[in-house]
Amino acid sequence: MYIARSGLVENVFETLKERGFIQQCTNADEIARLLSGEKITYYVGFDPTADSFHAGSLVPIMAMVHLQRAGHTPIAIIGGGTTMIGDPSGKTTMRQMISRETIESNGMEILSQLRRYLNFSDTSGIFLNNAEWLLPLSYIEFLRDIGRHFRVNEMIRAEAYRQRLEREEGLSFIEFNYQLLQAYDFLHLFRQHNCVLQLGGDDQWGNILAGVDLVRRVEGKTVHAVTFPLFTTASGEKMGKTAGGAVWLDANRTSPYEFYQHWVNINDRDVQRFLACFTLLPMDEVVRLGKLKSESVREAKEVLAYEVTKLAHGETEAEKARNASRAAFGDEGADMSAIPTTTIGVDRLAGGILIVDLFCEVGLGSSKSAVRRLIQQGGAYLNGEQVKETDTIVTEEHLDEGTLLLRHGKKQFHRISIG
RNA sequence: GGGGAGGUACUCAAGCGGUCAACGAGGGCAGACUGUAAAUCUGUUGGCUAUAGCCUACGGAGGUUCGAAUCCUUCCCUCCCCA
Repeated sequence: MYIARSGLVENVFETLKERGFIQQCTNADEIARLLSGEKITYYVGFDPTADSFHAGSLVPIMAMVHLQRAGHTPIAIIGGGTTMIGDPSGKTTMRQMISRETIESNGMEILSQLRRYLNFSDTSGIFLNNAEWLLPLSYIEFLRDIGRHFRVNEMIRAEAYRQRLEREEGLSFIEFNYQLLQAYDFLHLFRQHNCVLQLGGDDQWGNILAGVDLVRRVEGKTVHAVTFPLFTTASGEKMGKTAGGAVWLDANRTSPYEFYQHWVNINDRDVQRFLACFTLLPMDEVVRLGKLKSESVREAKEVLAYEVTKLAHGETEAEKARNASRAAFGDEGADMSAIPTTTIGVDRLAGGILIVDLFCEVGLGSSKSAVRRLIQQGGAYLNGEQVKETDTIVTEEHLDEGTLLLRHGKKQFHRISIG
């Protein structure tokens, strides 16, 4: 069912290319040769700006998975040092500074999520925090040893900085230094772990190349860079900002059911691309599913959602999410238990609960006004029945086999069970 | 250091003494159409109670006024030009 391990696959680089992981890279032929030869060490940096990854982080993670399966050694570094600076690439405004403690605790959470995808035991994978070597740096020494290799003319010509320089917010010196630090990371990892390849999002191209240049200047050696395409969807751009919009890998933030729903609901045009990138299904299966048209596209989306959820949350959770989704969207009698559920006391129900309050309480509405609006627009449902009046009171008479099913619009379900 | 321009809701962006909870666009949400898709059309988009109303909001703090996002003072922040 899964792609064959290294050996059967002619070349991981081909695999990555075929699955749409490669946006830009330094000399492709050399990288292909490098990856098909002896085992190498590669690295990807992650920002510990939150205590969980979100869906977008799966691109680099899956790329790392493919490389590790091919026998190469991953280094995942969290930018404990660099995050204290804040990368301006692709950002329109300066990022908020984050405290060291937060960065560290975020880092731990992120590592535990990474472990679900990658093996960090023994020597098969390495997890590092660049705070370890960045924080002790001496400013003067750093300027003399590293800073002198950077030409400001070159830097400000880079797209990443130019945008900010043209915008009103400008660019602070601390942000301008970010690139030097990331480049230094690469140099450090090359020296300590013989790391010869850095991968990252395409917005990191400039930063990664800075590292490649630095290694060449200082060590006289050639190392490589690969960037991933930035998976942009209609809402992708502002994903980081809106609280409700992000899809997290942390089950407490985004339940497996909601996670599954996110993947089932993607755009038709994204199906094949996503299957290739976010699942480990063999490519011929990916292509087959990608060819499905009209209604049967849903089948492909189900497979996608199931596979991605399985990787993130395990097989059991994935199955529960799939069952719950089928149950919620048609298939009568299937298991609804994975649908987000809130338990309330019998006595509360006996007293009657205003439907508006109930929706708010379970998170199906941000405020009472919002729920009233929803009801007025005909988007609120109780046990499949449209709620017509904003002052409807829910009592035990509404119980259907001991539970209540609330619905917001077409897709958001929430179950109430009595405890 | 000198001079100039600005800081408005999720974002961009109008408003420049009352009719402003604040035009418009994007985004979000809902409805119709569908395939839990896209596109399109419609409605909606501060909170609380409600046919009315009340409260909180236009960088922060004061002030003028019957009344301010709009005027004054001051503080903070940003950008541009000159040095």
